[in-house]
Amino acid sequence: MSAGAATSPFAEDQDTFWHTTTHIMAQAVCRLFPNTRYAIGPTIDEGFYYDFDVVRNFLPEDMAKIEEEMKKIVEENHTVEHMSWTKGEALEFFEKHGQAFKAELIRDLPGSEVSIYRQGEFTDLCRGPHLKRTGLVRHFKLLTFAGAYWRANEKGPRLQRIYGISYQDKKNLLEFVRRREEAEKRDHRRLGVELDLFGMDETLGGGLVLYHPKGSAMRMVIEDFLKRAHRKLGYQYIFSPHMANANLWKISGHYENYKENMYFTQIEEQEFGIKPMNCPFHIQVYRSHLRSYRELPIRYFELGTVYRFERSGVLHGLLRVRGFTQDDAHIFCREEQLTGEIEGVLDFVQSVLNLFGFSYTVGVGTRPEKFMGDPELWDRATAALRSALDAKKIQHEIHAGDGAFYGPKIDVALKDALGRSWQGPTIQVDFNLPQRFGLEYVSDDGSRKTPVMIHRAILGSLERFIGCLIEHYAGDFPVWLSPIQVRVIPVSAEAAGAFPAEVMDGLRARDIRADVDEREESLGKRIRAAELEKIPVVAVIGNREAQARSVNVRRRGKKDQEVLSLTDFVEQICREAMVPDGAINP
RNA sequence: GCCAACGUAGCUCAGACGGUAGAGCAACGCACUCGUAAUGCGUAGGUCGGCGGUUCGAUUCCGCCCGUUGGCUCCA
Repeated sequence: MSAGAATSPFAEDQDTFWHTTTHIMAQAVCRLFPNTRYAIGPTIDEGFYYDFDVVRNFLPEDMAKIEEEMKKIVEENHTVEHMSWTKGEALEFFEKHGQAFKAELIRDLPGSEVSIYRQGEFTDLCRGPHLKRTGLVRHFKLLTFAGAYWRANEKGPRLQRIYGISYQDKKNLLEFVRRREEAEKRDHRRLGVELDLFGMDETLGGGLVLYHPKGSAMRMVIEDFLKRAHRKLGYQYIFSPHMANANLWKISGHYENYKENMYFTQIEEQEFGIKPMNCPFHIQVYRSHLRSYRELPIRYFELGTVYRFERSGVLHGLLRVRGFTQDDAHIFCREEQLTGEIEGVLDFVQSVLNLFGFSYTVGVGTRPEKFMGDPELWDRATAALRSALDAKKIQHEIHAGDGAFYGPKIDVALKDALGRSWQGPTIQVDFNLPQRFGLEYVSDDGSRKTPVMIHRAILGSLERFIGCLIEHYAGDFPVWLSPIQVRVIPVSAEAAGAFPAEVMDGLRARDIRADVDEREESLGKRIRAAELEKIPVVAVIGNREAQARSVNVRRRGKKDQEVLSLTDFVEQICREAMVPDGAINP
């Protein structure tokens, strides 16, 4: 909502513009579909939507009809009138017109009066502000329609939502459309196929990822980077199995609180659950012997592959899958170490995201409806998270009820090409699982105490992170991440002789991912193929280079070339291929 | 899971009132031996997502299922 809303019922900022456009859309829908009940029509980050209950489902061709009707309403140039009605008046009006949703909203509003806007025959309950006339809306476009639920309740009435966008200038609308098209080209699902990084196979089932060799190469680079960074920061690497007896999940509370997201199987009359999280395993490692306060904090790290049942409709490329690998760690510490540990994790998260150049937003998820443990412990855990964020001066929102069932969390959201947010890094404070598992350490006075646990992931899931990474770089990965770092192309087999193979072997000996394209195709065609594969460095070798033991280096997207001696070239590439983890300070 | 749309060759897409399907790119083969984003010619490749139903006959019509896409709900 704009800041001007409180002072004037009319304004002209972007938000107001969208808001009036959505009213025009609702008016058009009401004209075309008699007895439409309109629900809510807010503005969003980019554009607006309105939810309707209409006799029949919208069809794709309805979109154009609604746009046509909207154009008429704009041409009719209705004055937008602002009124203040008593709740009684408003209720009577909307009930008389069969607008049950509006009546329900009015009943739930505080105060005795409600704000009403009217344009022509269309009257809506609305806080405003609005444009003064419908004629001020010029360039708009309806984007998509989709199902929605009244008041986000999936058991409640199903509504139909139409999304749209509008601008004062046609230029801006065209720019918006162009940006969306650009974003589609960066879509990781599209690039995943084009660059042969990964695949999903219908035969395997939805939400299960197959990494092809090139995607695997990237993943290994990231895994190696993570392992090194964690070692540097005092984490110990561990491994745990993919499933465990249901008893483990009963102790951890997953059986009670997370069962609907888990896969179970029966073996020799014993029930087993495939792991949706790694924490109970790490806890069992902690429990393997008695701990002293001197040992704490203990930090266990694992690239743990977990499986969670996700409803079929929510799966989305790599960004939402059913099997994924977390860069997961659990820190066991004394309560007084908690804030310091959280701050350390925050530093870790920030340095990694900065390394990749991601922008992100931070939220704190508080106690959900389905939770376990003592609310007082929840408050202490939440306070610890917030004070660490404050100490680091990290701006954050509160996401009420978004915590895990065992504790509150800091969630860091990354954005995909279309601006949608995806949760990546997460830091969760947990007083509950240590209690449930009876974890202890011997404190300096000899007494037994319960440690506190931090669950945390730096990237979140490798699948999701790689998906975001593909979109972030639009497939133009820096040399250190590129699946193929150097492609060697002989101008012709005879002219170059054995030298291209020597160059490739030299690079491979230095751990550079290099290959050679010695197909009997034109040079132009092979250069083009390398460009389409988004290979960052192409080394062309003809007889000039072969004789001088040099390479002609062409960089991705650049036409001009550079001739380097083989040794200089290898040194240069090795420098660029180094994983830039210097940023991770111990 | 819900609402809607979609599923034709590895990829991008044509196509037919219901009579078992094509194009470009990729792949493969032959010729060309080539200096920085597509050399030419040729070959092969499809249970038209799966299963049922209607029909003399279904890839086309109907139903169910699977998968995908955009949202909703839910979440890394």
